[in-house]
Amino acid sequence: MVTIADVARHAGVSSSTVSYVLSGKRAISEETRRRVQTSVRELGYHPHAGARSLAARRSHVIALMVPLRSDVYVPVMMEIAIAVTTTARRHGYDVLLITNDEGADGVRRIAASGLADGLLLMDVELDDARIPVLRERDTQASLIGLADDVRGLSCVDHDFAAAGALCADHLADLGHREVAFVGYGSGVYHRHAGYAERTLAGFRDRAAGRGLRFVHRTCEGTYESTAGTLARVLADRPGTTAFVVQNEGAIGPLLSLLRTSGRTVPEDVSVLALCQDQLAEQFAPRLTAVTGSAHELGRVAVEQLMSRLAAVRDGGRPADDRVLLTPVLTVRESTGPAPVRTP
Amino acid sequence: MVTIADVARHAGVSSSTVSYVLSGKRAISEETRRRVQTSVRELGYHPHAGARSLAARRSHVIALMVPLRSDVYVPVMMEIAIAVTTTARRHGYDVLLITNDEGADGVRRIAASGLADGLLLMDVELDDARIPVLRERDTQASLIGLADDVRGLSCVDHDFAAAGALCADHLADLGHREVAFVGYGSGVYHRHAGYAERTLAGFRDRAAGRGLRFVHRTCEGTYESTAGTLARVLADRPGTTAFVVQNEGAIGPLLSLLRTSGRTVPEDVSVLALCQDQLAEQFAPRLTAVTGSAHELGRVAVEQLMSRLAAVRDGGRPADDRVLLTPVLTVRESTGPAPVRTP
DNA sequence: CGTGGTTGGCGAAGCGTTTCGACGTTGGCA
DNA sequence: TGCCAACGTCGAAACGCTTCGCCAACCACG
Repeated sequence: MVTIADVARHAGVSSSTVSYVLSGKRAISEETRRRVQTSVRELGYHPHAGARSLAARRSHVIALMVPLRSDVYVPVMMEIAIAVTTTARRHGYDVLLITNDEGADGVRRIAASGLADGLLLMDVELDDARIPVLRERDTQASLIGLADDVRGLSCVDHDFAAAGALCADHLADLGHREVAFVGYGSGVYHRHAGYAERTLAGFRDRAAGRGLRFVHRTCEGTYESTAGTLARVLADRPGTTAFVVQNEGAIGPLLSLLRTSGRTVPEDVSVLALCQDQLAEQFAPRLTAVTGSAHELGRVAVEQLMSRLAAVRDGGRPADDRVLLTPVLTVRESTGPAPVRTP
Repeated sequence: MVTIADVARHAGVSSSTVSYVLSGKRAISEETRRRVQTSVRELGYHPHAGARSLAARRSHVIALMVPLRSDVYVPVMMEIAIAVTTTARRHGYDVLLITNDEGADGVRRIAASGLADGLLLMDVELDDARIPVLRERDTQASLIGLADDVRGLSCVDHDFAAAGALCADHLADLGHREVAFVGYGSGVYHRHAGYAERTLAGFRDRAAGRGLRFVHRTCEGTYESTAGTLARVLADRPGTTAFVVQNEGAIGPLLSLLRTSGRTVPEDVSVLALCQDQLAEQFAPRLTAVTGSAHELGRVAVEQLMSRLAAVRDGGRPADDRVLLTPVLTVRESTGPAPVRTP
C-alpha cells in the first residue's frame, strides 16, 4: 500500500504538505503543488478511507436506505439509486446501500459508527420510526417522500397532488364527464404511503372543480384484480369514458381487457397513466402519461444532503429544504375526445 | 461520541479487553464478558468504522458495481442488489454502491483506498477492462456474469445455455416443428454480453437435436421493433407455431400484435418467455416461462466473496469458484400443443 | 515444593490521515 | 533599516481501534 508518507518522500516534502495540496486547505506554492501532484500520479496514491474518516471525522460516504418491499414500481427505485450514486460521486461522496428492514436500529448503527456522514431515506411513511432516531443524534438526512414531522430534515418528492390535478384537467379538457380512477391495492393506502392519497386528493379536488364525476377503485395490479375492478366500474358506471391508472401493474391487463370487451382506445375510452415515460411508450397504443423524474428525485435529495453537510461543516445550522417536483403530462395516443353520447 | 475507552472505563477493564470481548479473538472470563456487554448496551456503543478499518486493515464493506445502462431488465438488477445487501449484512458486511461508468478506475479507487474489502461486479463483459485491475492488486472479487478469463476470481451466473435448451425441449415436446426466437437488440449481441449468445446457443443445439427448425431475430423491445420482427417472421416462415421471447420489452407488444393479427395464444401459436416469474404472471394469458432466481444470484455472489475473504484472512489462497444456476421452466397458459396442420 | 503450562487481563505500539501551532522567509511600508 | 504581516512548510499530536507481547495468578504434576 502506498501512503501519504511515500508520496511525501517521493516529492521531497512533508506529509502534511501533501495533505494540504490534496485538500487545498492552505496555500501551497505552484511549484510544490505540481511536484506533489506528479508524485501522487506516479505512485498511484489513494488516501486510505478509514484513516481519513478517523482523522477528519467524516467519511465522505452517505447511506441510502431502500425498501425491500416492492409494491412501488421497482425500476423507479433503481433509477433513484443510480441518480443518487452518480450525483454523490460528483461531490466526492460514495453511497452505502442499506435495506429498510434494518429500520431505526440501522439508522443508529450507521450514524453512530461514523460509516456515513448523512442518510437518504426512501419509502418514508408519514409517521416513520426512523425519524426520531435521526433527531436524537442530530444526524443529517434527507427524505425521498414526505412525512408528517420533518423538522430538522430536508425532503423531496413528486408533487402527486399536482399530478392528480393534471389528470383531471386533461380529461376535462377532452370533454370527459365520467371517469374511473384505478389506484393501488388497499394495502398501499393503509400504510399511509402518502403518494397514493395525495394523487387521489389532487385528482378529486380538480375533478370537483371541473365538474368531473369519478369513482376511485383499488386494484392489486394483477390480471384478476384488474378484471374485477374493471367489471365493477363498468357495471356501476356504464357511462365511464376514461380511466386514470396509477398502478403500473394494472396497465397491461386493463388495455387487454378493454380490447377484449370490444372497446377501442382512445375512440371509445381514454386511458391516462401515472407512470414512467419509458413504460408508457411500451404499450399499444402509446399511453398519455403523467410523470415525474425519478432521476431528479435522487439528484435533488443528494444536493439537499450535501448542502446540509456543508452547513454543518461551516458551523452553521442546516436549512430544512422541502422540494416538490412538478409533474409533466405527455400526450400520446391513448387519450382522445370523449365519445359523442349515443343514448 | 462514545468510544471503546468509555466502555472500558464503565466496565472497569482495559480497552483491549473490550476489543477482545467484541471480536472473540481471545478467551475472556464469563464474568468480564458479561460486564463489558452490559456496558456496551447501556452506553449504546458502536465501534467507529474508520478506526476499525485503519487498525484491522479491513473495512467490513464490499462494493457492488451496477450498470448504468439498462437494456437488461431493471427489476432484476434491483433484486440482485437487495439480495447482495441482505446477505452481506448477515455476514457483518455493508455494501457500497458503485456505478459501472467509473470503470476500471473505479475499481482501482475502491481497492486502493481500502474502502471495500472486496468487489462484486455486475454486467460483466466477456473481455472486461476491470478484471486486469483486480488482478494487479489482487483484489478479491466475484463476478455476476461470466467472462473469458476468470483466473483469480469467482463467478456466478444463470445457466443460460440450459435455459435455451429447456425452451427447445418444451416446445419440441409439445410437437412444434417451426419456431421463432425473438432476442435482444443487436447492440446486446455486439457487446458480447454473453448471456444472449449463450441462451441462443443452448437453444440452437437442443433445437438441432430435437429436429426443430428455427429463426433467430433481434428485437429492440419497442412496439415498432417488435411489429417489424413479427412481420418478417410471419412472411419468411408462415409455418411458425411458437415464439421464444428473451427481450422482456417485446413480450407485451408481441402478445398484442398476435391478437390483432387474429392469432390466439396458445391455440394458434405458443409463446414461451425467458423472464422473471413475476412478469410472466402479469400477462394474459399467463406466460409459460423459463426463469433463474435473481435473488440467488446475489446471494451466491456474496457467499463466494465471503469465502474468498475468509481464505485470505487465514493466510490461504482463495479457491476460484464458478457456479451456474439451473433455470426452471414453469408451464402456464401461453404454450400448448402445436396446432394441427391444415394445408 | 518447584516447574511448566494455561488462563485472563493489561499496556503500548502502531494503522494513515488531518490539523494545529510554530517557524523561517519574503515583501511592503514607515 | 527595522517591523509586521502574509506566505509556505514542517513537526507532532490526535483520531479510535486492533493486536502483540508480557505478566500475574492459578492449576496440575512429578
